[in-house]
Amino acid sequence: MVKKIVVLSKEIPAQYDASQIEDKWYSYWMENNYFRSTPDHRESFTVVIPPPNVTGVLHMGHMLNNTIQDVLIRRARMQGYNACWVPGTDHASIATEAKVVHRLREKNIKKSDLGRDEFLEHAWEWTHEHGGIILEQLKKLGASCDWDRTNFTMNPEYSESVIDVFIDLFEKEKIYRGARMINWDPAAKTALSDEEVIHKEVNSKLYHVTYKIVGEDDFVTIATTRPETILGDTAVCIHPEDKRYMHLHGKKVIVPLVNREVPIILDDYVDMEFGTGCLKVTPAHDENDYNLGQKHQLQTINMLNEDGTVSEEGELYIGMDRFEVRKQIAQDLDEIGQLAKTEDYTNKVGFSERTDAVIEPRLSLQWWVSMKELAEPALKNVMNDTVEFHPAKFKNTYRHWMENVRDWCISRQLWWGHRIPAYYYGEGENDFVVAKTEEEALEKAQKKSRNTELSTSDLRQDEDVLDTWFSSWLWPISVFDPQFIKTGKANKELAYYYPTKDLVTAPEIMFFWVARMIIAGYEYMGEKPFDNVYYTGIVRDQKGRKMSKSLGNSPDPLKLIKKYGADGIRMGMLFATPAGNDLPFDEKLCEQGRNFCNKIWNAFRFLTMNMEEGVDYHPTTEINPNDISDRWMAARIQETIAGVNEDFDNYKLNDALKKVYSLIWDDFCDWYIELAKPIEYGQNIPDEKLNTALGFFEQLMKLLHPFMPFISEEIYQHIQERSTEEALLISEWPKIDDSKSNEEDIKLFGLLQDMVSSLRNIRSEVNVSPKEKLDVLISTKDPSTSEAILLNKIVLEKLESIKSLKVSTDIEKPAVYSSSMVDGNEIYVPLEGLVDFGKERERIQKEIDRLKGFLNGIEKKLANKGFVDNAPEAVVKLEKKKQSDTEDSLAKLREQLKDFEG
RNA sequence: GGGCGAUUAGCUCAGUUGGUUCAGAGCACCUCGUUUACACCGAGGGGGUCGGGGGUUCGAGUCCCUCAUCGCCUACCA
Repeated sequence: MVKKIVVLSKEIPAQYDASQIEDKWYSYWMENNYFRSTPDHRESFTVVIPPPNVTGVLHMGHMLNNTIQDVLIRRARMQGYNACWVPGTDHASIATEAKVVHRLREKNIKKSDLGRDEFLEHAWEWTHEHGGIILEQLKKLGASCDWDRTNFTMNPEYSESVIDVFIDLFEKEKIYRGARMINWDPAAKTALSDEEVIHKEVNSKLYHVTYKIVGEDDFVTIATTRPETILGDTAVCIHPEDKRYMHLHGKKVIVPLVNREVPIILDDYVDMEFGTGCLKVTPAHDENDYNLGQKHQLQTINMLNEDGTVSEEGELYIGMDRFEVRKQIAQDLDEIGQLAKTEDYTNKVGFSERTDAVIEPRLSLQWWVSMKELAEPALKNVMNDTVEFHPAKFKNTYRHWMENVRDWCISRQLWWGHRIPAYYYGEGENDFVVAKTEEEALEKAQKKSRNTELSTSDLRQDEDVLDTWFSSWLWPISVFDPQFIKTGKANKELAYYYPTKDLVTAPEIMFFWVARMIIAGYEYMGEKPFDNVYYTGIVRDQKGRKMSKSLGNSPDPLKLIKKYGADGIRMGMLFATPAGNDLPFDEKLCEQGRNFCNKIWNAFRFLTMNMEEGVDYHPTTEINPNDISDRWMAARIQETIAGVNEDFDNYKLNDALKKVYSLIWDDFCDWYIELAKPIEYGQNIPDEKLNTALGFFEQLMKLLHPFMPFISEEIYQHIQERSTEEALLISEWPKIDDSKSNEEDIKLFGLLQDMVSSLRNIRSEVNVSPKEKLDVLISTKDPSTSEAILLNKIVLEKLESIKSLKVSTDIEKPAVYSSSMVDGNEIYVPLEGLVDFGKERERIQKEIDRLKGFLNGIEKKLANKGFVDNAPEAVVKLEKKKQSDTEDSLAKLREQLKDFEG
């Protein structure tokens, strides 16, 4: 146990030193195991972290995302839930492998020089070296994860569950192996899923190429954006009803340069309106062409190598890069007179999400998950809000995708990842088995091939690994029970923590991850993986660009923390981002957060400065029933608790924070503390009042804690002596106490506040120094208001420097005065020699004009038969009251105006 | 090409089923200010015909249509 260093003294520094205090409390929380969760009798509240790349470093997106998770989990913990936040990292197949390859290249080692095992050794080395740095960084942010549960998608147990799922789905015939057109990344030399391809609009050219008709002196013109694929052409296609080309039916054309004779085929797939209405067909390098090829039984020429250079099959330009060939072939076509024209053209081109290489559609044998059936429950249960999306607008995007879901390509031609548990024993398309171990595989292979002679040396395991998301879709299950897929029986942990409560993630990975977790949840648990999904926005710089490493426009989070404190940054980020909205990041936000820390700190410091030696102070919820400011503050706190709870229910964290911010800064600091100050200089706040103030402060710190955990804990620990185990982090979230709610007091205090503001306004307009004492006369609209003001006149006297105060319904106006109207009550301040009649007239006239306009609107409404007949009675009644109130005020103002005309 | 969403003060955003002073908040801005915490502060103040146009209604920031601009998703127009 850590000894808490908490000393109440007048030596507290005026500036709050965040970094020292934050480290202190984080260690304290850790050493007391306050983040640890184990199943017990309480209701669980589980959050699983979206696992960052194991070798990644913290960026602003993580900061935002994890702050939100921490806010949710901290509040839940205080509410008495068994809060469990599971941290961990993702092996991020492509990204990590790319980094390792890059690192090896720096040492002049090529991946291909190393064997698989040796390469993996390097990858693991890298992982152990850099792995988890990001998690350490999260601690600086205050993340209250149960670190004992730190997981990794390539841990042995976790990996086993991934393989188990593969085998299970294969056996259910939900996974199949097949040749299909896939997205090929020539930089990473691997297949990608559709989601890993980003379509971008690019300026390119549309080349019009002529193909000679065999045996005739005629030709057809074909438009293409990828002339290099001419090398792979095996047909030309026209619409069967295209009148322009009727004469070509059944003929052949010669592919330019390679001089191959290919047929002209007919298919209504062709759009007669586009280009020349004539299409070249390259079955190996375009999905549609592939379909045409299948349909018309065309030859397939695979004219590209893995790295995007032209293959032997291409015949020409062998070994040249596809983009070089594009330029060259255009030139060569031109030379032989077969390039009719070139025009500028914008089209969308697919880029690899990871390497940014231009994707080539390529025919290849890959592993697939058939998605249609699996997706059904996942679609239904989001649409019916069993899984709630915040904000709900993302349901639309989700539905659109899920309704058009396509099969998921899960094999990657990489080494870093979960190796596909398929074993080949022959050359035939179906000469393979899927099994967890080699022994099992052998057994299955012998059976399937009916060849008992087969030995393990005849088996070759598939070289490919699985898509990273094929492992992370199990995250909410496998972090608790990696055996579950195999046993089908949930252990105590999984049974207790699943389904999790909230998932906090970016909309960008809605399909990569969120949708697939929901799919896996229903497929394996028969239940949703989480109740709510909170979508964060993207953190952008001031030019609106996404913050990214490559642009170098992202501030270093750790430096920010050092400069503004984790609390400051948390507050700054949360303040500006409702769920689903992007965060236009600006250091100003952090400044605001830091300033808020300082404000809180100084408010607290001020209270301690009022403490006397030898007196025991205890925060109390007792209030002085005769003290309007006590009653008001207590009521405002109640109001805020209710509001904050509601905001949390609606996942409006920024609104909740704003309410707490305003309660602390505006209500508590600007009004409550100001009123608590004794009138006479040199005196301290009375002990009882101080205890009440401390009691309020404690409540405020509880409300603040989820958002700004460090400073709130620091003050909580200072506010009174605490036992070693006592911590704000595990204290009870404020409960609503109806006996303290009081709308009347809030209204009355509001009136007094408005009066104080009015007096200050008068001072400011007339230029009277705050030091100068004023005579104040208040003509109230009714006796009960007079009574209430007189009873609580201390508020006015303390906050405004007042010489004398008269309050009554029947006030004799002074000869010369400045005035103000507050809720139908008139305030007069006699200011002999100071009042500028012209200005005063102007002011009153302006107010009269405003009210006249207002009244005019009301009268119009009330004169409208349609309104009086149709509007609800209450609305009409209110309108009438507004009318009479406004008329009263106007009468008073007109009278005042007369006073200044004389 | 199709779909979804947005457009409110200089900036970031609230604004619940149309109806209380509904045109708001924070930041920024302007003026004044060192009064028992805090200038990382206090007091006061200015600022928007709610993207344009039309419509429904007694009444529209709120509902409908249309146009414009922006964003996101999606698609087999070479």
